[in-house]
Amino acid sequence: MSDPIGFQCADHSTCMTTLLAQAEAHCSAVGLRLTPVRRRTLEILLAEHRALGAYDVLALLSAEGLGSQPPVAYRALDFLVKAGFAHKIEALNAYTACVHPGEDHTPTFLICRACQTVAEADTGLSKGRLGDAARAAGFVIERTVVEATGLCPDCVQKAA
Amino acid sequence: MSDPIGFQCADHSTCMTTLLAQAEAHCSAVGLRLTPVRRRTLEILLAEHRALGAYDVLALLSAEGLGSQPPVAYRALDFLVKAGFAHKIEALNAYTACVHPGEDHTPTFLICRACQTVAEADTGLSKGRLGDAARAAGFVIERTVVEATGLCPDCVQKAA
DNA sequence: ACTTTGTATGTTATAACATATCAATAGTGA
DNA sequence: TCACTATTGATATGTTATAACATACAAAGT
Repeated sequence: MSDPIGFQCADHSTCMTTLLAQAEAHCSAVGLRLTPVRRRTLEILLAEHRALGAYDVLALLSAEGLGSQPPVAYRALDFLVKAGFAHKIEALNAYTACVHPGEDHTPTFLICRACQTVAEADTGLSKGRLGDAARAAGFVIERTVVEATGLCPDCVQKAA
Repeated sequence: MSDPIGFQCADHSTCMTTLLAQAEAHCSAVGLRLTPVRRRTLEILLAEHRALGAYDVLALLSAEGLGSQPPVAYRALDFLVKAGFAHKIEALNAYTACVHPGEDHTPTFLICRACQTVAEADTGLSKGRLGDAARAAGFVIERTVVEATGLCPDCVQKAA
């Protein structure tokens, strides 16, 4: 990644294809099953650098005959999150594809409130200062949520 | 603050009283109205260093005849959050009293998954590295959510 | 006192997000 | 093939949050 905080990728179609291929490779390597629903769910998330709600995903899946009840979407999303192919954005109760899976990261998200774009950074924040503070207090961190909401570069310009 | 990340306060009853008094003072200073429902909601949150769901709060309010419908709790909680007397914990969809209101902070939370205790730190994290990263990308941060889930010192000991 | 205005509350209904449970099925390894 | 496990399908429900509208009520001006 040349741009650690990318609000755009050079070629999104390539970006998608690559990430999908990586997911497939990882699954067959580790013995996970990227079933049709799961695969399609990942494609749906990859299609946009936005966070989608579970019901948004469900609506798309359902339109393609891939299941119509909430658990279908939640199971697929949970699988992707556990496998490291997607993340949950807690501030939005929504999900987004991971843009650098495999890397052992505790991601940071920059969420644009105007265009809903989500950028994934890896600032090492939780390993650094937060980790230090926690260790000092004797707290053992298992998971971190770091999310910033605001305006992305594009929307800042539009506002001006 | 001697202990920036306090998992306990020396005397919780004093802690509560002080914070309530601060809230009252702030309200009359700024012209906000700490009505019975709002005041009681703050007391409820202050009663424990835990995050409570809106419906937990509602149940307690309701038992005291202070309103029985969801909006009652949500409005009171929204007021407290806006006024800076409480925070929403996004990872839990729950609310907790702010332990150092007035200070201009972008807080960090350490959430124990075993005892549900929430500690509020102010590591300056979002002003530091995260802020730098965002500025570099041209992103304008308006709000940050920094939450770590894991085990607090007490529960680490119990586990061992 | 009386009206105006704005803030807060009450009430009903529903949107949005998430999970429990259990039966049916398909893939996998002995 | 059989047993085992993971996955899917289906139904129902639980949980969190807000929309929409009506009413109460306090502060400020006349």
